[in-house]
Amino acid sequence: MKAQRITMDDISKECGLSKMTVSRVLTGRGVVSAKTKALVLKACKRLKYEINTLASNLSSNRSGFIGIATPFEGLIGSNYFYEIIKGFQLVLKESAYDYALFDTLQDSFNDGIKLAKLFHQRKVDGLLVVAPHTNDHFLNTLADLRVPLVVVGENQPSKSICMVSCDDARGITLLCQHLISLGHRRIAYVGGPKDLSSARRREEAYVNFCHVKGMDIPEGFIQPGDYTMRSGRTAGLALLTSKPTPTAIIAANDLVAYGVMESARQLNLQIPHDISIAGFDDLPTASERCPSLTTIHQPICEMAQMGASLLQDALKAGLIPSGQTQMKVSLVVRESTAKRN
Amino acid sequence: MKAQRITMDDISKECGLSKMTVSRVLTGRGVVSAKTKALVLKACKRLKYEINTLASNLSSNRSGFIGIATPFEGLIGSNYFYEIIKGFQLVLKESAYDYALFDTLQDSFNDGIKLAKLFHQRKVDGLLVVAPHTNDHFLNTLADLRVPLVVVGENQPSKSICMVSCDDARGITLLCQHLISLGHRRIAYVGGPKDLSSARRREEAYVNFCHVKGMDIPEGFIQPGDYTMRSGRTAGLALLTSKPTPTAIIAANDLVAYGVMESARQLNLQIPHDISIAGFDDLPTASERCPSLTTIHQPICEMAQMGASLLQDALKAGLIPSGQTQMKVSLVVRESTAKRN
DNA sequence: TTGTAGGCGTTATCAG
DNA sequence: CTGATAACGCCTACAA
Repeated sequence: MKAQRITMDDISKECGLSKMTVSRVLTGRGVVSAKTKALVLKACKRLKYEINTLASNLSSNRSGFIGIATPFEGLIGSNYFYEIIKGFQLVLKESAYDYALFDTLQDSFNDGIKLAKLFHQRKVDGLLVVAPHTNDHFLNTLADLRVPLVVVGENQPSKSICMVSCDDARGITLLCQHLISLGHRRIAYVGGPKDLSSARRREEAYVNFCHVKGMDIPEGFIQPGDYTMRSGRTAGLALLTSKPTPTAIIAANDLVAYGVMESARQLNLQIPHDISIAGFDDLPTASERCPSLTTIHQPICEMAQMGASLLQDALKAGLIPSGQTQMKVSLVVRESTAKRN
Repeated sequence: MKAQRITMDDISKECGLSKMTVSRVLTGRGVVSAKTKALVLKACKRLKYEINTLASNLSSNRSGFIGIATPFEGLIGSNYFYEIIKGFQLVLKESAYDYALFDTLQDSFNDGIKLAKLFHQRKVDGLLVVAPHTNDHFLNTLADLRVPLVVVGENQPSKSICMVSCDDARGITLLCQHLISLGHRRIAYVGGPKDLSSARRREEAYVNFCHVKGMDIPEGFIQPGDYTMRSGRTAGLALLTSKPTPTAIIAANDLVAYGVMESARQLNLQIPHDISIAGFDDLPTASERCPSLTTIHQPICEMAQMGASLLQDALKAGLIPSGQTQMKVSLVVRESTAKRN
């Protein structure tokens, strides 16, 4: 009944070698002569041997899993997340790591319950944290636990944590300059979630820019948003139906910008003739819209690759990854912005 | 140096019981007196004991992981996938299972190499396969391996596989009837990827409907698409700039419909005045667009819940899940369709 | 470059 | 209802 699986013992006997030598060949750790190696590999193939990862895990006390932790709500279904995953995969697919997905919004995560489970029970080898909220308490817990960890897509207050993000402030400044150069003076802003550091820095940059240029920010020109299309639509309606009316709107990200565009449509306003609209992210869809969206290009996939590489290197070296990386952003001018008329 | 972790042995000694009894309490398998149980649990809490899943895995020969296998390209970044994950999570979050993500488009997956790894090496307990391509050879391999497996979102040719999908044909028929009742006779169709069973069934339903109604399908009225917005835009441009011009367009899914809407905008056509457009899926964004999209509601999240439940029940019973479930769909009339003018 | 001994922490089996 | 003993299959450390 029990289809007795082939084990390392079988291979070692087949080859007249010790289990240890077989193990060395398979893990790549340690030195083995080319001849022995070939012998072992041939035997594995002949006997259709497959290493039992579970046993290996217990012995080495490592799971071979990288955890990807992310707030599911809103993020998982977005192109942004797709780019991130693509980047991770580019780096990890050649490695022996698989990845497991964890929702940071689950109560148990921030409670530390899930986390403890991950590290003490599952022995997750490392963690890639995507776009954590700044009130995500668990990050500091992890830093304390000295767990290999890289944060991608947000800047973290705790400076001991390794992090890859982009220059949010620079991006918004570029957008402001672009709109100013087109003659706009009444530029409104739709923000992002207050518990994301990126959203806060983007909004600050907008406020700073206006301040430096001596531009007043009329009441109501800063609308709240939450990085979703729906919030953009609500904010857009508010902005475009009250006085003073902006001639340009900067959205904290592309999804919000899409929502603002929908609101303009709803009001029968022409983009960019009646209102200029700009976003932030440069999602693949930004160029597919009509009109296409002026936005800030953020190298999302590259950020993810960088994050995964940093983690992988640290794991290889047995270290905790560290250091803050900020990627460059660039302005992409498309059809949704034009001279103020 | 080595922070000696607490093990089951420590707990058993602390309580003056055997490891086995402790194990029984923790796993819930086997019978233990209430008094003993309380004693053990208290000791675990006091010593901050956490079970070592790796050791447990080796002993029981199960990983406690459910694999989620899906073609990454395009799907992961979509609202559709978000709904699916939401459904899975609703079911699995109370269970002890974690989930690992696997890309079925990786060569190694269909090769069977990755699969073998999953089952012989990682001992993944079960697999939830999201929207597999019909040429995904690996499904039959799995059926042969007698691995617990549920396919969600597509119908599979191999009838021995457990599957949860929706009534695609019925959905398209409902859309056709709706448009006919609005006076449309020149109804065009933009399809989906040929290697998805859903796409094929939807297109067949359209063709069938036209046939039954005695409506000719003019050359070029069936445009290819691939479930992306970009393909919808291309197809829309083609349809709306040639003769005969359709008065209504059915898209194989919502994303394609969005693309068709963009193409109409590009041509300065009013929706629904100049052209009626309908989709399929009823993504959350379908109601947030302007105009909002007439579409077929598919209970995506519920399908995922059903799939996860079927898998979980089968795992609990030690069986291979089986049976085909087809969920009902419904027509959601919104602003993007109107009487032919 | 290869081998030996021992242990990783849990669960299964079977007896009491 | 509880306990003793033996796996589970590999890896670490050290020895040869």
